[in-house]
Amino acid sequence: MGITKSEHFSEHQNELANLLKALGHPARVAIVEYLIQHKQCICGDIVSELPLSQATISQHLRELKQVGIIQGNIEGNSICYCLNPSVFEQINQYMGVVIESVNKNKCC
Amino acid sequence: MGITKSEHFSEHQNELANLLKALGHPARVAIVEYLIQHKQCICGDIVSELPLSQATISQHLRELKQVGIIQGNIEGNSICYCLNPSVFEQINQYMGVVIESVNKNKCC
DNA sequence: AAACTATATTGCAATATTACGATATATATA
DNA sequence: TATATATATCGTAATATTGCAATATAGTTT
Repeated sequence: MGITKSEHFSEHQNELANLLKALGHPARVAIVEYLIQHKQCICGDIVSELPLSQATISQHLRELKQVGIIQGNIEGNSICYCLNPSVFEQINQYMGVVIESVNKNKCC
Repeated sequence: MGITKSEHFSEHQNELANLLKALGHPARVAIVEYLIQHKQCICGDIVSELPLSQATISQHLRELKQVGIIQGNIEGNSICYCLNPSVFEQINQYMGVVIESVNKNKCC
């Protein structure tokens, strides 16, 4: 197999899983952190900052874009990337609910 | 290839990515949510709640255990599972930092 | 227009993940 | 002890992911 049985799970479960999966690779975490560190949109030069080929980074950027984690605006002949905070807020909120409900029902 | 170049990234980046990757599958999200809904440790019966075979669920449970998301205690001839809130707190904290830093530096 | 720069896409090889049947293991119960 | 129940592991097939060289595309500059 190798195919995830998405149809058996709720839309919410699939969406959340896709979001977390997109962040579930060190190169993509590194891209997010690079965007944070630079405190602004980055036009170009992500490739030179990471130890991966241009093709590979382009692929990772596409995955991050697909789930809305980053946004890319064309700026001349380069592309300006920035983070979309609402996605992180969504994850944050979900984790908050988990934490709250676990703390309310300790048993192990 | 297919092999992630973990050695090129920081320990922190690899750890976070592993954690998020473990949650990046709808079946594993469903397992977490099932544990939340039941407001207590679940001894057995996870298999009958999910539309996947026993072998597949056992595999997913192992992945969740490996990164510390769940804990399993042997209880008679079944196993008692519960969530580990500290992992979720870790993710929550990370997301908080991202949100804060993005909101501080809007530019797109 | 030609050359240059930045990013995306294609094609492919290597490896990882997902899923499950079959089987193993371990405890509980008759 | 034999049988039942619960979970783990093995083996395997199908599919996905990762990574990169080569190439394509699009804008910029000379």
